[in-house]
Amino acid sequence: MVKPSDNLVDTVYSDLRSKLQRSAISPSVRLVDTEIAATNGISRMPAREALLRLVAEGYLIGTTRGFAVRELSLEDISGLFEVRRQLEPRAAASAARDMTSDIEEELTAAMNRVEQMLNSNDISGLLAANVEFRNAWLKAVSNPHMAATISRFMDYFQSVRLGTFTDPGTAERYIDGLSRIYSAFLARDPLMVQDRMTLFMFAAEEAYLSVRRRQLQEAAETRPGRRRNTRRRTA
Amino acid sequence: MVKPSDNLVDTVYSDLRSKLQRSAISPSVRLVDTEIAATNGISRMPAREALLRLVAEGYLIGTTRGFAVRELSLEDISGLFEVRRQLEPRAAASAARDMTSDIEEELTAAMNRVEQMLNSNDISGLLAANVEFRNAWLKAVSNPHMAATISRFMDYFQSVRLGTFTDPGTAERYIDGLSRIYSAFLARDPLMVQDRMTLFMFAAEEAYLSVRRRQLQEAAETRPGRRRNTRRRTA
DNA sequence: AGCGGCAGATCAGTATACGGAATATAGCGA
DNA sequence: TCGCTATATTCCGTATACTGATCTGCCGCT
Repeated sequence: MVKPSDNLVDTVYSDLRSKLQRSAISPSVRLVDTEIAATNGISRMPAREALLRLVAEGYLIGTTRGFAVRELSLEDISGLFEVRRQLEPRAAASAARDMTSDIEEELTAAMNRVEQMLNSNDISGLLAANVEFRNAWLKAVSNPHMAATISRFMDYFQSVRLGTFTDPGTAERYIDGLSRIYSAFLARDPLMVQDRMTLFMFAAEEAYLSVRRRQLQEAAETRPGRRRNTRRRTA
Repeated sequence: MVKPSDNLVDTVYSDLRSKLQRSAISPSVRLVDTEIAATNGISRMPAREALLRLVAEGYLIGTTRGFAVRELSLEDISGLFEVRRQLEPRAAASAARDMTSDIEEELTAAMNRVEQMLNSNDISGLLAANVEFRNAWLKAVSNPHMAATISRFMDYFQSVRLGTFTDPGTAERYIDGLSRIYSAFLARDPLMVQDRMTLFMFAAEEAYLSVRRRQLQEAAETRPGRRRNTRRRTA
C-alpha cells in the first residue's frame, strides 16, 4: 500500500493518505503546506500539490486558514453507502471466486489480528487490522478500476471509523459481521460472500450514522454558536 | 457543467475537461504545461496543476515529453463497464422515480437533438447531444457521490465514443437503445429504466470493444515497430 | 551505408519569491 | 469593561527561476 515512488509529491501524498487511513489527523488540525514542507525538508510546491490532490479526491477541504480533513455529513454517509452497496458485495463475490491460497492466508492473518486487537482493546490496531482485511480481499478483485473505486470510497470513512470502534458494543457487532464474511470467503462461496457483505453494508451504515449523529450533537453542545467557513473550490 | 470558479487552476481544468469530453484532443498530441500557460496567458503552475489533476483522475498519462490523453486497453473497457453496470441502471432508476417535469423537458430536448444530429450526420453534435442527455438524467440523481462517480466513469469513454458514432450501423443501434431508455423515463417506470439501461450497458460495451479492437489493429498496421514510453507515476 | 556516441533541446520536477485575501489581534474610544 | 476600527499575521494563489532527466538529431567512426 505504500508507494514511495521517486518524486516528492507522491511521497507526501502517500504519507498523508496513510495518516488519514489511520485516522491520525483530527478534523480540527490545520494542514499547512509550509509546515509539511518544513517537516519533510522540501519546498512548498510538492507539499501543496499533494494537498490539492487530496482536496480534489474529497478527503480534505480547503479553508482560508490551511487545509482540514473533511467531515462527513449524515447525507454524505448515506450517499457514500448507496454507492458502496452497489459495488462491494459484487466485487467481494468475484474475489471469493478468484481468490488464491496466498490471499486466503493474508485474509486469515488479518482476521486473527482483528480479533487479537479487539481482545486487547487496541483501537488503532483494530483500525489497522481492518484495513489489512479489506486490502487482502481487494487484491483478489481482478478489475483494477473496481478495486480502486472501492478503496477510495472506503477511505472516506476512516475519520468516522475511529468513533465506531470506540463503542464496545458496535465494535463487536462490526467484527462479528466481518468474521461471517471471512468464513464465507473460506467456503469459497461467492453468493454467500455477496449476501453477507450486503448485510454488513447496511449494518455498517447504521453504525456510522449513529456515531456521526452523536459526534455532531456533542459538537453542537460544546460550541453552540461556532461557525465554519468552507470557501470556494467547488468539488 | 462549466465551473468557472475564480482561480486559474479550476479554469484550466474545466477547459481541458470539456475538451476531453468533446474528444477534441487526440491521443497523439502532447499537452505541455508551458504551451497551455502561454495560450491562456498565465504561468506554468496553474496549467501544470490542472494537468496533474487530470493525471490523478486517470484521464491523462504523464510521459517524459508532455502529457497525453490516456488510451483505453480492452481490459480497461471491460473493467470500466463492470463498474458502470453496477451503478448506472440503479442510479437511472432512482432518477426516473425522482425526476421533475423540467428535467423531463431537458431530457426531451436532448433526445430531439440526438435524433436531429443523427439525421444530419453531425458526429460531434451527436457527441454533444449525447452528453446533454446523460447530464439531464444525472441531475435527477439525488446522491451527489453517485452522480459524480458515474459522470467520471462515463468520461473515460469520450475518446473511444467518437469512433463508435463514426460507424453508422453502430450509431443507430446506440441511439435506438437510448430512445428506449428515454421512453421508459417518460413512463416514469423505474424498473423499466433499470432494465433498459442494463441492456444498453451490455450493448455499449460490445460496441466500444469492437471499435477499440479495430483502432488497435489499424494502429498496429500503420506503425508496426512503434514503441511508446509510459514512465513512472504509479497511479 | 550502418552504427554508436556526443551535444543540444525539451520538458517535468522542485525551489524561491511576491501579492492578495481573509482572519486574528491590538489599540482606541465610549 | 465592551465594542469598533486599524494594523499585523497567516496562508493561499500565482509567477519566475533553476535543475536534472530524457529524447533527438547530428557527426564521426567503422
